[in-house]
Amino acid sequence: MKRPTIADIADRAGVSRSAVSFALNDQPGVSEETRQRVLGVAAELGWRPHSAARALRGGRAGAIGLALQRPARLLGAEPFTMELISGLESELSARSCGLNLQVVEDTEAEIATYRRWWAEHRVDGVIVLNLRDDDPRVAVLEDLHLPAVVIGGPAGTGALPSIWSQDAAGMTDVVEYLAALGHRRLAHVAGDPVMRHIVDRTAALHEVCRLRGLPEPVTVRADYSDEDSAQATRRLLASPERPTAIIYHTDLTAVTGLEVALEMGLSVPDELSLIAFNDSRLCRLVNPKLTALAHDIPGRGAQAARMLFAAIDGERDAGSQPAEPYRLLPRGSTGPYRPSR
Amino acid sequence: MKRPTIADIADRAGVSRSAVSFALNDQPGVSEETRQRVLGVAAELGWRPHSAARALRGGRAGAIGLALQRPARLLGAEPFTMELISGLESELSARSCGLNLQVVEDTEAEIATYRRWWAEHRVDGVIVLNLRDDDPRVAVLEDLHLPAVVIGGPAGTGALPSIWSQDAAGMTDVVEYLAALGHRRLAHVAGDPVMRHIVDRTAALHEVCRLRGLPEPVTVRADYSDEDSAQATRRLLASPERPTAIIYHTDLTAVTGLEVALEMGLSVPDELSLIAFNDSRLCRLVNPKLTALAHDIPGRGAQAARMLFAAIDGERDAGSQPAEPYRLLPRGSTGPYRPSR
DNA sequence: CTCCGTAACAAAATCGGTTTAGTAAACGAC
DNA sequence: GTCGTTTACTAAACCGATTTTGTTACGGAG
Repeated sequence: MKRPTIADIADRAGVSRSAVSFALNDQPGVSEETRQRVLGVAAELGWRPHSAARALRGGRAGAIGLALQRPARLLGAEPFTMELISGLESELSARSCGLNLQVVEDTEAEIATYRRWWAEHRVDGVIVLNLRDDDPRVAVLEDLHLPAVVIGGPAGTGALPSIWSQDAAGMTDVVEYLAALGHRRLAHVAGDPVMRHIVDRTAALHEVCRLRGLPEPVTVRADYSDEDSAQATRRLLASPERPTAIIYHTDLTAVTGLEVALEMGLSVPDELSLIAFNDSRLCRLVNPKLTALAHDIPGRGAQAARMLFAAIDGERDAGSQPAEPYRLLPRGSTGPYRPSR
Repeated sequence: MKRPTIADIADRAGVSRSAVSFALNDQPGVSEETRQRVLGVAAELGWRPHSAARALRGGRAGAIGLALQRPARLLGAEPFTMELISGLESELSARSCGLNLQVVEDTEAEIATYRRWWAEHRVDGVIVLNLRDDDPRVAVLEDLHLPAVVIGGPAGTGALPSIWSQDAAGMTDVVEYLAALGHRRLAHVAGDPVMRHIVDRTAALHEVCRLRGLPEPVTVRADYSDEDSAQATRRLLASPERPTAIIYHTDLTAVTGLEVALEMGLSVPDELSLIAFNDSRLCRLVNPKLTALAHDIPGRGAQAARMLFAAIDGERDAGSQPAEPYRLLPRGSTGPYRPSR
């Protein structure tokens, strides 16, 4: 099967290739009658533009890039990525723009991927995830003038437009909620403190506790692994000043924490309240169900895609936009502190 | 910042553009000395081939396509896709080949995507998931001569190479295992029976039960949703001839089923054994932990990528290959039937 | 009737590579 | 010394679209 080209259409319609191009792209220079004839022939042949040829001349690759910096083992567990992708797609398909995916090992490899994409004209722009403190990716993208939208911020994104999840506000809501339930000793199982959103949440936690006159909260670190988050919870629960509520940075981490707490014979929520950033189906599968901070992740993906298109179309200074705020969904894992003895 | 082209290299090295092309592609026609000089200049300028220009002449798009037919709501929950992608990527990056992702609504849209990718030269080949009975995608891909590898089969893939998970063998293992524990009344919560692997499993279940002299097993259908799988389990447990073991087509479905069983006051595994196709972290997060059939999904992705490259390189009749067989991982959710009263 | 503007199209250049055809010099064989 | 062959390179065609530049023919103004 041979793909039809513009020359084939030109032959059939008895006009020149340029006339065909004008007709197909709604440019002036052809009569209405000829235009209709050309469109008819094109439809009949099932013609579609050769993306490479168009990209070569016009400069647009017709695709955006998403580099995922995740070890293979963990990629599956996190619903976040897939939800984001499905959100991106909803906007991309409307502009018949492709999505280029690349899984990378680390930041260095991610930067190399951006350089390669840029040099090879493979993408018109990229979506950047998990903003870090002093993120080297920002400078590289600015340097390349590769349009980009950062999910994370708002600080530290340089001139790149960004969507920032209101992490400080979310954490504030959580603390207010727990304080209203009577909790005073709070703990926080956080992710990598090089991540911007983790820093923001931690700062907000301490700030609100100070304002409310609560004791200094404890923050411990745990990565995404089972062992690590279990260990973090065990340490917290074994401490002399055991917290009455723990805030987890991830639904996965929180579920693991819940298992640990139940294993240790604590009753949830009477003796310990648990709350998770990032809601997912997982939170509803466990018993008791986990109170969580929910996010419209597909919505954020769509928003990011729209902003990226604006940047690609050359709009200067799209600036930062806040994402929809977190919604606190109280479920069975939180309640007033009511020790049995 | 301007991307360097072959002409820039030619100028600097004082040779023609064709000489540069020969040097860069290890073609004969240039002296070793010139080749080294050209390579040096290219490295110095940081030259990378313009993917569109190369694709236009050479025909290769330098990317493969993956169309995901999943409603947005469920994409996140399933670890399968992401694990597969990370497996694909491990092979793709070695050949510096891109991955084009597209989320589609239904089979019709998926076929339209294949046609578009083909017509626009966007991908060199595709990976097809979730083979169905009498799958219309197979004929379209064969018709387009678009290289493809089907994950699923081995029957019904036409001339397309495929990787088939040994579903019948997996189900046989499960039944043997349950029979050895003394179970006789088995039930099966299955997915859409239009899916090939669901049909294969169901057939194997009935076949093995017949051979072993077990009563006819019950198969009920449930999609991926919470409600549906909960409902399926409830129906099974409420039936007069209540099964003593249930086999679920998905880890998610099984976890939901476990919650329902516990809610209904059944003790697991004494009064009911549960077992899940597709292992994931989820299976280890619940209590009791779920016995599951595990798969090396990233490995299968890598295998699929290798087969697809072979097909793209024009190897005829790569044929079907079995994937690594399922591994049965016994955990706390299965045991001998020991009713308390 | 001539001149100018414009509509409607064709011809050709262009993007950045790859590939074929062509060419000059060097070399070896007889 | 001549002929054929190889080596090392250049020139030019080509891929399929877009875009600029030319070229007619026609219509209206003067």
